[in-house]
Amino acid sequence: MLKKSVAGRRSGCPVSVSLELFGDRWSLLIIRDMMVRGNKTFKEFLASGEGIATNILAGRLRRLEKAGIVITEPDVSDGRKLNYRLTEKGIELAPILLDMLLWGAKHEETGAPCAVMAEMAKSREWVLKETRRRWEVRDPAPILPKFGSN
Amino acid sequence: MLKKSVAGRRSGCPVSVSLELFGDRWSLLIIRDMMVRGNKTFKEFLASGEGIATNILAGRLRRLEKAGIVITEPDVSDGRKLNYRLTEKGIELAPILLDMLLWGAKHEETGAPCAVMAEMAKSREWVLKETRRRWEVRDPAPILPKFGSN
DNA sequence: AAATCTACTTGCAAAAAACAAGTAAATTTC
DNA sequence: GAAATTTACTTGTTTTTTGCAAGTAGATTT
Repeated sequence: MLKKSVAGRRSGCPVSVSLELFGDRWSLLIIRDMMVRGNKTFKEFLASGEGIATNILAGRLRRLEKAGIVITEPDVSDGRKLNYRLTEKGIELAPILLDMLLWGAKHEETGAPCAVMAEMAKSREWVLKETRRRWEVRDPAPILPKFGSN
Repeated sequence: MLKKSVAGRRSGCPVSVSLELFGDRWSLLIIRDMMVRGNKTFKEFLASGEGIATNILAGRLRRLEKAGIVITEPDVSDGRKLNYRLTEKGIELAPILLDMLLWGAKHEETGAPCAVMAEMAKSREWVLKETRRRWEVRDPAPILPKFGSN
């Protein structure tokens, strides 16, 4: 598991605690998929293109659930499906993801179109507000398309 | 290693590319230590309290250096010391770290005093500007104290 | 009732991290 | 100026985590 810690009691600086929770290759990608691509089901996460293994995905979803970042609810129209949804705590990770997106687009070779990125950087507050609005009304339309080759 | 990739050619969305680089338990902590605690040397990183192993620290520093996030320069007054310093690309990770700090302080049990955090959240732009200023003039004074039990 | 689909779990090999010890180069101390 | 110390590592070894393939349980469609 994660780290020896006396039942529920956490300590350390806020950054360290955050990184213990989602400081890995996958957690934030899953959260991004829910936040800006409208992904909801296990299968959609798998097909998201980054190539996460099923056991890792299951593990991460469990961890995020336990941390109160996502919740699960059975799909009303198809009982086989389990829908994952961000909590309030989860949607508040949006600024981190947005900053990461902007940093990556600026400093690394990615498939992201410059014009779109420049626009997002300029209207940071609007993007965050719109992201939250879509989450509130359960708007499944992705706010961002897939970039690059994946 | 990181991931199979044809020499230098990177692909994928900006978030994914960013996470490939610093999506782990340690990289961002090292960067934070440089950014807000004024750490410069190998020894200082080790003593930073999170308990990173020497081989991991060495590996991460090498990776960050290769990515152009930090540079090394020998200490002028003590030739044994090697000073690590953030590059422009590195200091621009400040928004991510700040958002992570604020999120962690708000949602997880940490030792961070509420008053200080509320102040930082309100004056986000000022904090970022001040962080950059200190980097520019090489002000070694930490902008933040250590929180919690570490 | 059979076939299919979704969301997993299990087992195993490979990679990475944690831990302990050792080393080289520069520097301070005697 | 030789010995001891400090800094920044490297090199094993053990433990943990990840990646991959296969299999399974429950709901649904045919």
